[in-house]
Amino acid sequence: MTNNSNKPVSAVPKLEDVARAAGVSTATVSRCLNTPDRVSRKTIKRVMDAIDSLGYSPNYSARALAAGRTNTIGAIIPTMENAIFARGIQAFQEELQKNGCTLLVASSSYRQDLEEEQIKTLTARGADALLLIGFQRDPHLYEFLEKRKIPFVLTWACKPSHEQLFVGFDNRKAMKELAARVISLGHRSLGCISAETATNDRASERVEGICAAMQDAGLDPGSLRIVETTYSIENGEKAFHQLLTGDNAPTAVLCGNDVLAIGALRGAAALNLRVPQDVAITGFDDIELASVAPIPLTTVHVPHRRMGQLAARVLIDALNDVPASSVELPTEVCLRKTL
Amino acid sequence: MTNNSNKPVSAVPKLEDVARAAGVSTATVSRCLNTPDRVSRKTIKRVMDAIDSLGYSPNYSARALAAGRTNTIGAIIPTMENAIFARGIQAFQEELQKNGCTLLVASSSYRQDLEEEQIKTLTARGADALLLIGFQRDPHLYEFLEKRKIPFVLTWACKPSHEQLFVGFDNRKAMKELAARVISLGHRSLGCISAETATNDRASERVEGICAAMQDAGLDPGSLRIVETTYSIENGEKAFHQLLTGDNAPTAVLCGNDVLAIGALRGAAALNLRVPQDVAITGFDDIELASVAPIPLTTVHVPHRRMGQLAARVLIDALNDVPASSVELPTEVCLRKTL
DNA sequence: AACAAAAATGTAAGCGCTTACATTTTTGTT
DNA sequence: AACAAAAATGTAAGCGCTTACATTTTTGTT
Repeated sequence: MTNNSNKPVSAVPKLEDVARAAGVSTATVSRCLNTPDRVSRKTIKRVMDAIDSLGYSPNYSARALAAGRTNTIGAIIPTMENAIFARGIQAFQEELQKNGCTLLVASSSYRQDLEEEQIKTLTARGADALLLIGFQRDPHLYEFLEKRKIPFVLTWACKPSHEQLFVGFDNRKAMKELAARVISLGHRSLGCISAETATNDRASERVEGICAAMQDAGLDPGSLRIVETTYSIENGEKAFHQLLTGDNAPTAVLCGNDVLAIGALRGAAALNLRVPQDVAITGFDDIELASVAPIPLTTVHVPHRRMGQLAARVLIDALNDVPASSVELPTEVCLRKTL
Repeated sequence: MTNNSNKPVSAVPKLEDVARAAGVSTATVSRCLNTPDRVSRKTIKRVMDAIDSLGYSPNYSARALAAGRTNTIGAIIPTMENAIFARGIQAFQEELQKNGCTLLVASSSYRQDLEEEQIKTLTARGADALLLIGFQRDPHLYEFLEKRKIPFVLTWACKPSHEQLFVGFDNRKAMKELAARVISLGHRSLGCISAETATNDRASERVEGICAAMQDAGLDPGSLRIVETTYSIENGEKAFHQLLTGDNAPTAVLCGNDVLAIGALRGAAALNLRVPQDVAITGFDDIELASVAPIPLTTVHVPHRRMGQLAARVLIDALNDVPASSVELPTEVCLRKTL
């Protein structure tokens, strides 16, 4: 056979080339790479020298196909533009890297249909395991993952009663604690700016937390004025304006996250309202923006980095058949100047 | 052969199962998936029905091995925690997704040795192409990528004279324009807080830009006081303190990015200095933080999203042998309140 | 020194696709 | 209706690894 393809003369070396150069079988080269303790020192040295001099590096597609494992883990998040996800995913990726795994990323833009598509895509691409945000999704997706035996971890939320593996925090409890604080300061008329609750369980749990705190304080949860919007400073400002210029404006506005709260803060300035004297504002997440805002934001601190790191560990354990268990991370109310 | 492995009875269906169910050859199924215009309508329908009813999805490792293409593109960035990279990468990923490609992410923590390792890892994992930040790296890495014929695009910087493909902006020019503005306002004593310039060409080009503006204005570039640190609000604050409490403190401090500038702003507050009356401060990047800072930050706007999107397109073109060309994106000085 | 057990190595099949080439079927032209 | 060209389909090799099983070599014991 002549050089039939347009393959360059100095083609990428493969395992077979290493084997030939080192004078061993391909099996031995493979073992040097994967289970070196089953190869003699002398052979390892010879093989490693051959690898170095040829500049060999294994083809992971072939490896994945043969071994049935890609050492690749997928993460599907709403968007990397939200600092909390960027942070958590950065920590997740660092931890994976330490364990020889690579991260595959996809984003769903907070849309369930896109998330489903991504789950299918990433598993087809051979993701050994998956990081997902929240619990809320079509049950058949859980069946799909279980049938395929693909471990997954749910993050940014927690449901101790469910059997699914999670590394998260209790959105309801965290927000309830903050709301109780707000109420204890005398606020009776509450408003809330939230992300769309229908498809975002973190958002709906936070709203529930507010209602629970009102209930406990003898206030009617039905009196909570809620505006739903999507996460952005601008939308936060608009929603705030809507809330404060309507009938009996609230004296405190609890926001679903810090970005919305920053928008609310801007809205207050536009309406010439003093914060917190005229209106109290709170956030959620404790991103960098929060402490740097014109008026440092009262918010809930969430350990995003730690969550990402632990999620990686849990997944790696699961892949190595080490029994992994869910973890609920603590959150903390951060009192600053807007309450 | 009995059911020798511990493989479940309902194993994941493969292409062969689809072929059998549809009564066609495996080649035809493959063609339905990859080049449907070479298959008759009737057959496509039959095959698609089989795919649906079996819940088949192709194994990408096998596909990649057979086709010699993974449809996976790698990005190696310093860190996702910096909003500018998170933004750019989000746009990059969205554009890839539209074109059927998946994103593989690795981070280098601003370290060249780690970046090199990641380049090796991602290419071994079969990344068809790579997005890299800046131009500065060991030349043998460029040789490596060229030898392997892996297209790559350099971003967040530009060097029209070089042959390498880039989608970026001129850091030097952008910063020079801002510095000229600062000088035109009467500032003669300048300070600068920069990232480490030795291994970060974006940082060193920005410093060069300041020097060039000073030169043009008849100021001695040697008089520029420079503090190098790593990107964080806290380090920005420290560096600012160091600059302002030293001998002949500058009247204007140009920061290498917005995060450092926010730190400087905080440092000014701590020293009871009014901004801009006592000291002017500028940033770079125009991240969300900039306009929301206690005193809205004068900075340089960089089109991060557009950069990410165009980088994806350029890479996809290169992969399809469409001749792709570099693009220099414009930046814009954003005058707000700190100058 | 002889032997059994353990360690190291080799042989070759198989992972699930794609695609060059061969063959069959359909379409269009006269 | 007969034929050539075009379209559709099939056959089977091959992508670059891993790993079960077989064989050879080394180690340790008496």
